[in-house]
Amino acid sequence: MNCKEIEKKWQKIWADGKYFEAQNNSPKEKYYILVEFPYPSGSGLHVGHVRSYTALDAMARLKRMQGFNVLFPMGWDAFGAPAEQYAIKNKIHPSQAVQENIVTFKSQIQDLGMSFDWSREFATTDPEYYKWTQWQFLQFVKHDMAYKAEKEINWCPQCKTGLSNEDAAGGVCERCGSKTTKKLKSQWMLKMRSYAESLLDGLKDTDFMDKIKVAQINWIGKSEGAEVEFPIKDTDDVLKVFTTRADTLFGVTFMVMSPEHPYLEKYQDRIQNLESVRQYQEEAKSKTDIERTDATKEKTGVLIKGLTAINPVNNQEVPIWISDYVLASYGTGAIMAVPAHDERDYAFAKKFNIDIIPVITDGTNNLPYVGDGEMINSEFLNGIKTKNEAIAKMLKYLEEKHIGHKTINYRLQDWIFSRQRFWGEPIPMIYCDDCGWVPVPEEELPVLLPNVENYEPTETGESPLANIPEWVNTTCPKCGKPAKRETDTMPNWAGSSWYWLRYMDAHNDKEFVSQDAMKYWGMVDYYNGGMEHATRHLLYARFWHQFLYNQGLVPFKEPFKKRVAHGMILGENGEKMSKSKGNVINPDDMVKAYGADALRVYEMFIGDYEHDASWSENGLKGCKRFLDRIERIADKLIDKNDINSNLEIIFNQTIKKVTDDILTMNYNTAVSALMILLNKLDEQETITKKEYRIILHLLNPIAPHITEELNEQYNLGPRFVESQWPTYDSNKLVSNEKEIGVQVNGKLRASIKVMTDENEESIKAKALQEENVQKHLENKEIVKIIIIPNRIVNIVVK
RNA sequence: GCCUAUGUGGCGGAAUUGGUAGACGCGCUGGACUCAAAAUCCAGUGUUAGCAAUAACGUGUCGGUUCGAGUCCGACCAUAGGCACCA
Repeated sequence: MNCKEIEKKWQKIWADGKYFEAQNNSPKEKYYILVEFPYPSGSGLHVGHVRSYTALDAMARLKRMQGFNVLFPMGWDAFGAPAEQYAIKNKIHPSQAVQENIVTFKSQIQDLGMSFDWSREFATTDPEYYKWTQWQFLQFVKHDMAYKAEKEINWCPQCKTGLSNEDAAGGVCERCGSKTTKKLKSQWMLKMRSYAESLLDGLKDTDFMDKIKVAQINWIGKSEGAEVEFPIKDTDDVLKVFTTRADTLFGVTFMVMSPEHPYLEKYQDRIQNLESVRQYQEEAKSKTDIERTDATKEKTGVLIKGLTAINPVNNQEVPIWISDYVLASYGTGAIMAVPAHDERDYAFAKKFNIDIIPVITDGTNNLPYVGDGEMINSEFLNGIKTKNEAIAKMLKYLEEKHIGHKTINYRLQDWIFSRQRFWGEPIPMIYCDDCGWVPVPEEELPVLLPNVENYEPTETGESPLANIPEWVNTTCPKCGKPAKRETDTMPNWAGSSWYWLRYMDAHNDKEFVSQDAMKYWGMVDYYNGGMEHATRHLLYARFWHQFLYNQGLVPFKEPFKKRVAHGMILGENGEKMSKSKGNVINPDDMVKAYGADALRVYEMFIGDYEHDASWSENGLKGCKRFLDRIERIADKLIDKNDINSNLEIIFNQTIKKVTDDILTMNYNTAVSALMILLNKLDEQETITKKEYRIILHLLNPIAPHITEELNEQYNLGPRFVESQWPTYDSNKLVSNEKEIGVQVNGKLRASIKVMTDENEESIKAKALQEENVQKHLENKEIVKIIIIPNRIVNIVVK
């Protein structure tokens, strides 16, 4: 069989017949299957894409045959740095490079026979799409969810751009890998932190994989504790601190402010050693996040002379230090230090010879950092035996005296939404000297990216757009005076924060999606993507969606019902595929050599879908062999249209197994079940048309071309794309005769054939008759005989 | 350090949720076809002993529960991923 020819043939039939175009407002039940849309990079499709696309494609094809109206769309996440880099180098507009890459990607995907609904295709870089991304940004502005802040941001000196905490995780630029530094810059921010609780809470409405939920929960980093106010001596101010251990307040022997704490400015006149404090601040600033947050490094700090705090529970004076182990971005940017019961405070106290007062004892001389013990040196807490009780009592005291209160902190930060890049959605805001920041009127959207020749970032770190006066200079929509456009663009995450909604109504030019379409399609039923997006993309998308929900713009709170993540495909040597390691497999080559169907079957058979798997060309050859045997077995075809009675059970079992396995993403065992069925058919002298059609039908979601072709060639029935998925008879899943094991004292000694409904006496007799069983019963006394119907017999002897 | 996974032949991986461990595929060995090779087909393939029947051992390690443990419980080891000076 000429794979290439028949693949092209069927791909054309499917496209011409519009078989995969989902209908809005269909009376059928809907099912929405989504795979993350790719960034169309210059290096083309990866075999990893083939794995996840095939998996969800098989599910989509099966669901359609079960009568669902399936939405299975595809598009392009096409803003991003690589296209911009390419543009800088080659002096062409990034949209041109993107366009070329999309053409390549699309044809590669189509060569694999994916059943995407191409009628809904779009790219995030299409003005018709980013118009609505901008419009939604304006909704954030309108509802006071966006603000501009002069903030110290993560700065990549290489890319000359600000980065979100997410993009600069670990103090390293995600894009280029260089060390990031800090820079003050006025940035658009989205108030994501205010959604922290809602994002946690919303997880209840989803069915994400556990590890994804856990990753999100960790990222949000909820921590319950108390805010306590320490008055600063001889001022009206208080130093606020956050603590989860209010029970240890009597053990406070010093306070620590982060180097960025505002009091260091406010009270600079009172600080007697201002010079050394300033010097310490400078040092902290020049350190990268990695250097600053290295928990193993020795503690550093400077005592602030002239500022003293007062412990509100016992009115004792407490010295204040400045140290970079306290982070400005978490809690209040200052802490109360209890060296007796906190390892970090302990290390600091030891280094600078500060008092250590134990307030919890476990009866030994050790200092318990966590866990319970009896309270000591703590006045009204003394004698309390558990931490929870002591915290509760202290909280009550703090609230009564108005010196503190219960509070919750989140690690999650607001979303830095500005990027100093060209190739992103322009932020639709205009700055007027008189009116301040004014949104671009909605009817003027989209704010288009201009056509220019130079995409170099500016030396000052402004976006390349700042170099284009005719674009920057405009008039204020409010007062009409000359004004300037915002030159920053949106982050790459913006376009992917609502794209699944657009698929529901991709060509709407009146609104971002019609309410009717959203009501019909509802939540995404199955959303597949990489584990690397378990926190960032998935949190941004859920935040964005929840915001739209709160404005009444979408009819449901959570966007995705189920989220699954595929494992990576590693090189043949078990390492991640990369050009430098020379272990990259190009899917095109594999399609050419073995056909699209063989590649699809192989990638489903390669192992557990969620786990990484190493590529093996021999494994692929094995799957090709399997398909060849499927084709060759037609030699045994006879013109009968029933199922041989001795095959009824295995056919029913296989229908059930393949159906269940594809819908629960156990593709490897679905393929193996089909291989078992084929082996069984191969043992037969002849096979009937019906039998042949069923095995082809079951294989069709995974290997769609060859199965359609053979079905047509042997005239077995209508096209699978027009057929109902086979069903099984649940009364015919087990045969009435079964072979079960016979154990003596738990060790297998024989096996016997029994009927499913055979009575225990008869089974017992059969078991005892076995020669090898008898041998092991010699000179032993039978204590009891355990019979588990259709499973096992175990004879217990002494 | 904390959290979450995972650990089964030479390899990728199965195992009806406590019931015949190693399905299926790869690889390997032997055979058939062929002048030969490829392709294909047949047989074998956890380890050790044995011609064999069979026996002992065997799911990271050590212990436990049970008639019976890959599966449950406890402790530990290893690998991968996430978080991490988060107060």
